[in-house]
Amino acid sequence: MTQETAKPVRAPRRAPAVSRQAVLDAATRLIEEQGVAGLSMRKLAARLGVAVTSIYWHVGNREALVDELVQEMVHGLDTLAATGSDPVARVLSLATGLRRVLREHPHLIGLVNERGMTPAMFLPSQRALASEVASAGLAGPRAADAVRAVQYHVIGFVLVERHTDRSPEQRPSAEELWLAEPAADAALAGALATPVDADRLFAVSTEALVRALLTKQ
Amino acid sequence: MTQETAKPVRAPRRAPAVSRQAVLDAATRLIEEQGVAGLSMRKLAARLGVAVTSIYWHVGNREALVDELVQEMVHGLDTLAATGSDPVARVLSLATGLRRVLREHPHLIGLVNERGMTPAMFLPSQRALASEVASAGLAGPRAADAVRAVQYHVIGFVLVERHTDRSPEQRPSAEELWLAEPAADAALAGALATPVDADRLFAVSTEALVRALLTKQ
DNA sequence: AAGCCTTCTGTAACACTGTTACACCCGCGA
DNA sequence: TCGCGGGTGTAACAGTGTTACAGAAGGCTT
Repeated sequence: MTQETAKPVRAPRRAPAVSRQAVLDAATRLIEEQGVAGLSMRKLAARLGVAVTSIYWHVGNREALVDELVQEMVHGLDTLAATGSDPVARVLSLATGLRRVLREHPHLIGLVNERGMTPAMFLPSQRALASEVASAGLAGPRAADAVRAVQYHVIGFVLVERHTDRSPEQRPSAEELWLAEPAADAALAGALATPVDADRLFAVSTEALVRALLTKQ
Repeated sequence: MTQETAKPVRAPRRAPAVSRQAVLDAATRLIEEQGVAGLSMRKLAARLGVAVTSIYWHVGNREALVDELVQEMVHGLDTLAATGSDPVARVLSLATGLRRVLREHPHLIGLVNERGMTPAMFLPSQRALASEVASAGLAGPRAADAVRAVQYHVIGFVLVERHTDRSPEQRPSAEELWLAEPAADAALAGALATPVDADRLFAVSTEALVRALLTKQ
């Protein structure tokens, strides 16, 4: 299929018009510009000034192409490390680090999840999380729950905010709806009529979750 | 466009081959069977024994069709009510109710989020959540944070588990990877090598989050 | 030198998608 | 009887992923 199956490393006969990496890079750019739906093999070929079949020769097919991009992103999560003094702070640092990396690839994060690669993606950080959770005094199933709860919370949060961010105009925005009807607690209604501050909400909710998980019992 | 614009209610000249509702129902069935990607206008027309243009006449276009389905689901969330005695239990009942309804429409939940309709979808339950949070003693921005944190947590959890469930074979499953390398805490590693019990994980993480949010300070 | 083999690219097609311009039927009101 | 308008059908357009097939061009063996 691809040129990786060549057993003896031999100099290329002719200067290739495109390389596998060039295709991946162009695909990444295309996705960043137009979203995943905007990634078409023909557009990719046109942008590289090459016929469609060349793309197929280099990366197999569209599915494999996207898989490759996903893999690249997953490997970007390998370097996460905890910082801070107490376990809660260290787990929080991991969580915010995860969110930061995930938000750098807003288009790919959904793909990772759709491909069921969430566990694989989280494995490196899962080790780090497990280590911190263990040093916080948790063990066995309870510790595993804590690790997974943090993982689900972080990626779930990013999945939600990914689309909440970029919704240009909500049909009836939650803000309007809260202001339209009088509620019992005016202060609460006013607060809920405010646009979501994702950074703060993530900090608040994650800290609450982590603190509760680590100090439970 | 559609037949809804007929001002005087007049008996149909001829018995229509399909109705708008029949199209919506068939689309729902098609999506449940083959996923959102399996919903094509031609398949829909063929299943109804009708030409493609009839579908367009009744529902406009594919986007509008899906929007309609999403709206139907959103309205399914109107009837959620809290049960239980203390605020924590009542909020948890809302959260589990939300998750239950969302899981009944696994294919649509992603669409709702992609369309940026998550706020609108959650508005009814948001009122209920706000009421419970207020009666727990929280007010103003802090209460709003609690409400939104629960929302993000629930929908994020469902978004994650939606695809974690049905991944047939993970490339390297997290289970294998944990068993392959020896870890510091054998019990933790063993627990993490176990498949995720989503129901239990949801209960544990949500209770931890809610309890922390409601008793903060 | 001749031929082959591998790598890489291009042409052209297939089946599929959403969408629409257009013609047609047919029952009701005038 | 005529027209109108709701509802349907035919056929096309452009776009998609994918592939069978035909080349080109350099290194290898004979």
